[in-house]
Amino acid sequence: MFDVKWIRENPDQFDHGLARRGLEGAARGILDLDQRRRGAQTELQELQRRRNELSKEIGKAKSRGDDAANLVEEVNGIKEQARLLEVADQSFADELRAILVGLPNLPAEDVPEGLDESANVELRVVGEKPDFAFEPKPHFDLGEGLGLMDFERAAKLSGARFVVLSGALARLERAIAAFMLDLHTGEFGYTEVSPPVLVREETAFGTGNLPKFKEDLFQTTSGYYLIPTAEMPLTNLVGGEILDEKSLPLRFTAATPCFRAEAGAAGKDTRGMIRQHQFTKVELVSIAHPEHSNDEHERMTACAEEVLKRLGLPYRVIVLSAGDMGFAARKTYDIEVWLPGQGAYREISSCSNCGDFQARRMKARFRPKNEKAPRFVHTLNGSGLAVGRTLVAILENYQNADGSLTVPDALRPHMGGLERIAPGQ
RNA sequence: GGAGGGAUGGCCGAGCGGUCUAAGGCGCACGCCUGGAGAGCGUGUUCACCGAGAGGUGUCGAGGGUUCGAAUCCCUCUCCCUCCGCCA
Repeated sequence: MFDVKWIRENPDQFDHGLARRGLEGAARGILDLDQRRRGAQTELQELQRRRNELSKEIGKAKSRGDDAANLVEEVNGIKEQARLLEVADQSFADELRAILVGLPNLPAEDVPEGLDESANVELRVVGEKPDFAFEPKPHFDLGEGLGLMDFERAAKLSGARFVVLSGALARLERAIAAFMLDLHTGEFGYTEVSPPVLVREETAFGTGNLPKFKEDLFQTTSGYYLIPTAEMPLTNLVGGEILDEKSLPLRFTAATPCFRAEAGAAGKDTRGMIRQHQFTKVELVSIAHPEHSNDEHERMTACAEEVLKRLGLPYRVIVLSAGDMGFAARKTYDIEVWLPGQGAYREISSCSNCGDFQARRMKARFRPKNEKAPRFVHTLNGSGLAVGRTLVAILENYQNADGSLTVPDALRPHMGGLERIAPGQ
């Protein structure tokens, strides 16, 4: 969400930012509405001032026992005019808001130009790809071979894009989440949170998922939305609050199930666990001081990368082009893990700095020292990491010729010391 | 599901038709005092918008109504809390 005053002062910059995302300029329409709204407002305020003045006089006159009939008459004349202006002001404001809530955040200056993923820029490649003496299998063949990953029964229960894990793989999923949470809380200063996964409409609005992306979300019959990511509850934790500057940055992490309707993804990644309606993810959220959000963004990305380093998974980091970023982001790093079974890098984390875009929507502010007005905080979110895809990556990178799986060292303490997962286990 | 009670500034809390220009407290900021700190004293401090400024308008959960005038009265809605019922 944008500050109209800022658009008024920087209309070209605003339209340029939208253009970088492949959108048409909107400043002209916004400013036209804004001007008309302010005109109505100024006029209305003048009438209200006069009305207040007269009301006071009436009060005084009546307390003196004087007749105030002509004053009352004048006020009544004002009222009808004021009502019309109020309606006009409101309708301009509504129209303006309807436009503003549907516009995405502007890309940061250093974000690469381009309208889609082909313009993303690779920043670094980390880790060694495993060298197999055999043809590496995709994770679904491995999982099904182990007898611990069942898509058919999942379909029986819930349909396509669900999975049932059992035995050592179910435990591996739990171990991965526990390992990540322990790292982020124990070494990186994040506070673990166990948030609701059903949220109100306002919460979904705050992060920018509503009103524009309603079709991506599941909704209950009683009106709750199922969270598509813990970013939603974690970021909204500070919604409507004026924080103490000294409390920043706030860092939250949570492992939650995430629910996505995947409405526009028909036919994409239909096999395996890559794209599911329900998956577990460990999320990182920072509520940062505006002057430090860029540093916080780098730090958060490093926290997510550290997970992959400790798990011994090869990956690369890319910076998304202006047109490939999500709605709320001003800059996004994607971390892509190497999947030998697919022979490709696949997204396993996405770390975004949203600037004050979400903070404005949810009115999350802090009180700066020696300034009278509160300011909006900056919000950042990143996966740290997607647990389901991490399990996929471990299966494919740690597979053995016999179809068994070596448990990465870092996870063994969370697996009761288990070193290998073999078929039938 | 049933029955009640609430929603006021960063926080707590008074107010129940016109001096609300919202008491008081806490917190915070600045100043005085002090060797320094604390205590104490003083001053300031809702937020949003309009305005170059002086200043103005709105804002007491939201929307509507009554009234010359609403935090205060009426209606609708939302949210929170308590008790009962059901229940992991």
